Amino acid sequence: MGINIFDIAKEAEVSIATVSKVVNNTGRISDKTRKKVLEIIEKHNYTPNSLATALTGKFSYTLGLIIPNLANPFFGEIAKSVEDRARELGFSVMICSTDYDADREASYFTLLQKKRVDGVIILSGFEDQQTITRNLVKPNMPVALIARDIPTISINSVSIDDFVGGYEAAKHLIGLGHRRMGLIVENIRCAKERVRGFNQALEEHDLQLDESLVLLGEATVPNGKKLALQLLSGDEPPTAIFATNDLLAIGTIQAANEHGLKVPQDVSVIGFDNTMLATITDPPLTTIAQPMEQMGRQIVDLLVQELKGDVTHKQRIVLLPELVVRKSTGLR
Amino acid sequence: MGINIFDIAKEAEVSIATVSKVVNNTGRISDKTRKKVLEIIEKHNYTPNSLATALTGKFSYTLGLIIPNLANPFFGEIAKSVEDRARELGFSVMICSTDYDADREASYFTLLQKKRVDGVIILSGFEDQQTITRNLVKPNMPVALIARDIPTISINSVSIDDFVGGYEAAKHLIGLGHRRMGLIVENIRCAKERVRGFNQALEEHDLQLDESLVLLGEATVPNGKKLALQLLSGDEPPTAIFATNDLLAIGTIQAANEHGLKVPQDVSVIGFDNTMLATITDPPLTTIAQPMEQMGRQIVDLLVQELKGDVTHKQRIVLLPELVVRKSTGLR
DNA sequence: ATATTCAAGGAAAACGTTTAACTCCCTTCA
DNA sequence: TGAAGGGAGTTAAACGTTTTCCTTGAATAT
Repeated sequence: MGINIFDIAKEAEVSIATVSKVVNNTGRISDKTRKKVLEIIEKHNYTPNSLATALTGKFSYTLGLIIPNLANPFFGEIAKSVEDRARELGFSVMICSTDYDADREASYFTLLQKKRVDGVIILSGFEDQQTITRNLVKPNMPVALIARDIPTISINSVSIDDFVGGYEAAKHLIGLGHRRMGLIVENIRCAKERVRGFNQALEEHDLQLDESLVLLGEATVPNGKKLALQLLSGDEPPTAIFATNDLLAIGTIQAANEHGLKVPQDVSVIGFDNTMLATITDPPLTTIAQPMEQMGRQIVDLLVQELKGDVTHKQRIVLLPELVVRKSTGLR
Repeated sequence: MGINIFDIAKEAEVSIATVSKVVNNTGRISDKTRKKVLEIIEKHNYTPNSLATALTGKFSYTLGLIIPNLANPFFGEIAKSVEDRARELGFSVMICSTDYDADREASYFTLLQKKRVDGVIILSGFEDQQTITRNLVKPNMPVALIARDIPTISINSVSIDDFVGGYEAAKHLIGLGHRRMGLIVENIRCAKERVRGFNQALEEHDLQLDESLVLLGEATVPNGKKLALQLLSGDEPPTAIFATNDLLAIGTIQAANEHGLKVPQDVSVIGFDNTMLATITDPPLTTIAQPMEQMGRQIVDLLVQELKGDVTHKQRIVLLPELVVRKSTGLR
């Protein structure tokens, strides 16, 4: 179909080896020949077929990114930073959105293997991260984890200290005088870590979580609203609610409004992630910030290091989340 | 590195052609041989190298998507739907986020050609859509446009009728009794179409736009806020503001709040896009909805049809936007 | 004048598939 | 008994590169 190296070689009256050398700036080619070849390349708008290049060479210069849902701003920001950094390093990214479907997550992994990507970054949507654990038994390709972690296996990862995140959230609320808190928790391991951290802070202040105020569910705004409504209509409602991500927190604010409660006067709400959403709610959301951009960049660096063989030891990078105080939390 | 078809063939004591036929379910192979081959494939976890497959075959089964910024929910939703539909049709997607950088947009186009994607979907971030117009002079690959349109060239596209969108927005505001309106306009062609439509409705009601109330700028929340503040602090501020996308509209709501004005009592705000953001602002945003999911799916269908040679005539599909009334607009 | 070195470029193998054409060999049928 | 037919599998070319030797001819050194 398209023009290929033979066509160029023929028209320039040189061998394909010469063309290849001109294109890649390798070998020794006289200025005259180089110029002639370049002219013809220009004329036909020739670009080497990377499929063929990848087939001969060691790398395809393509990375895979498996992520639950691109339409979710948290994942979108991660995807963007991964793509940006990959590009800086000369890699393209094949992005795969699983829609929280475990089969799809697994089949994407296989697909990416077929496509001979040089490595895969996974942000699993599942508690047990099935894809990874299943596939890491016989990993024929570098894999790295972002924003999630599996403590038991040796794998490059960049994530945050979820425990500290939860701890900070609780500390903030306790500092504001809250004693009775509700939790809305996404059903994944890292969210549970956040709850553990939250509990730790509570214990240090001789407080105890009322287990009936801990609700689990899927991370969407409507679901956050539903669960928060449940929390707020109880006999003894909490004065503050910690939601393990911004979407749930936003649902919580909506629930409060609907229930006739003012945020933060009647009930404080604190989220997790610090996506752009946190800045546009009313009131703007106090939340625990994850460094999404940094995570994306660092995991790409780690993965590329690994696949280039630069580094022997795998790394587990743990970034620290930070409290961002806005207007959704206030004094008891 | 990995295991290949030769290894399988050798261990199964058959030729590589046989292995290939087993894998692809082509040709005639006895059940016995098939079973043996499959066993060995299973044992070694063999998957054919798609680079090689793509090299021999007609397709790479990969599409490219060039888009301004994945972190923006509008683009995220589009990217998701494109990816979803592509997957259903057996294609992977290479997503390229240009960050509104014209050079990057162009270089991504070249990159995708090199990678031998079967086709490219472009959502250009630029007024003149440089990449496309420049590259469509000699297009060696199917290209399709989403959410943007170039009236002068023959190319598959799915977009909305921006004129009607603007018209609907104006009609809504006029119906609520507004007579003096401000506009915050993104600097791209489609946004200007929206303004044209807006004007049309105005004219039909013998109203005229005060040109001093039409402000242009980049589509971000902070910028929307800045421009809206400008609008609202004028001598004779508008009673309603039409922003050509949700981000700008959200900035406008923030500006109103900051300026001590209530939305919608003191000033009405209407946006464009209907991203998830519109549901989480306070008040929830009245906006003109674009069918992002449908656009994504349809453009993939069109592109795949084109590259498979199913259809001869290119299509320009124009979807109609719809007014979604929420709480940010009210009676004058 | 001959040997040595070096710059410039070419030949061919390798990467991992698919596929058209072909070869066997076993049935079937007249 | 021999021809025809068809099932099962093989051979080899093709896809478009990169890269490792080679070859050639000219310049330089002795």
